[in-house]
Amino acid sequence: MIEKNLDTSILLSIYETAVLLIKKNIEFVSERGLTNQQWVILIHLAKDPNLPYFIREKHDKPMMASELADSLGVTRANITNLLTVLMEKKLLKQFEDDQDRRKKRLMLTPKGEKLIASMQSERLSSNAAMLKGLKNKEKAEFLRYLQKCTENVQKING
Amino acid sequence: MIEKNLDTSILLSIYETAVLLIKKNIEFVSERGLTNQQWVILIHLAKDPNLPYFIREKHDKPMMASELADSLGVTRANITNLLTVLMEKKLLKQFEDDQDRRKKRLMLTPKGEKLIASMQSERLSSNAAMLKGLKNKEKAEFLRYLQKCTENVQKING
DNA sequence: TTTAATAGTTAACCATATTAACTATTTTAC
DNA sequence: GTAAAATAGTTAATATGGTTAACTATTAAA
Repeated sequence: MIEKNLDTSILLSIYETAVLLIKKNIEFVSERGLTNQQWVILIHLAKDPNLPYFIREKHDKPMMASELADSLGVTRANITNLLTVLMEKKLLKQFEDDQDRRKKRLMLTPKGEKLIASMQSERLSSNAAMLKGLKNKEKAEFLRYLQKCTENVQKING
Repeated sequence: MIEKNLDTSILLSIYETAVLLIKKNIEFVSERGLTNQQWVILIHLAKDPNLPYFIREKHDKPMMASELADSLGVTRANITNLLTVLMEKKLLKQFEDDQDRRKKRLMLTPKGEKLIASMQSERLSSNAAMLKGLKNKEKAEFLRYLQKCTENVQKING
């Protein structure tokens, strides 16, 4: 007999909420011909300051594939495939780093910039709707709790 | 230029946290020869009262495949495949509903019960570690915020 | 200056889930 | 009461999304 436990309820709830959010986002981005992962890459290249990866560490130079792999939690090989598709769509381009010739830097094309910009207002209103009923102070706490949890998990994983 | 926005930061943080939690859980359950989805089915059949599905609605009768599909957010066909594997592993069994012969009810075998019971103490301590540093009152708020968010998303999706 | 690490790519493959068509049964609507 | 629709589950084919392992090229470390 499994007992009621607050920690467990929270973690299962994070899991369920994320499943729903991803489903909702797939609907949103597929209307623009994107997969969820493609879209996540594009908002990284658009330097969305709300991404946990950018909240944790400031980032000056254009991103590399390996940094995307790190932020998305997938392999570099997978990123290569995703980037290939996005370059075929002319949404981003790669250029070589002049300091280190192993590295390739990524940036949005004007077409990519426009696409992301055109999605932004619907994205914002949709996001607001998902957090409707929470006060600003509560939202700030919510974010802090999530960040604490992420930090704990990362600490455990080493 | 994408601006800082609290709603967006929260939703991206939920997404990232869930990715990390799932990775952590895959490690945990794969040591017992389970996939993440197989394990989620097993805790449903073990009637884990921390599952959002059970928090929302009381459940008396043994579960059906279609209810699992609903709770997990996947198709019934997918559940059929997952159940086949779990029955091959002798972790659960199916029996026909005597009221409605379309339905099949699911329950853990003694082996399935034992497996889940044997995982419970490590699961609890791992969950506690992931929420370390939050007070009980904060955890209660955290859960409420997540539930509010889930409710909003479900309302939007219809 | 050899060795190890980093960055990226490619090809083969695997896991997971979906769609569509099907059977069986029960419910709804006329 | 019966025809039509809905529900539950299964199957086969397929799509998707990702991984692993082997490779090249380049740079950093010993």
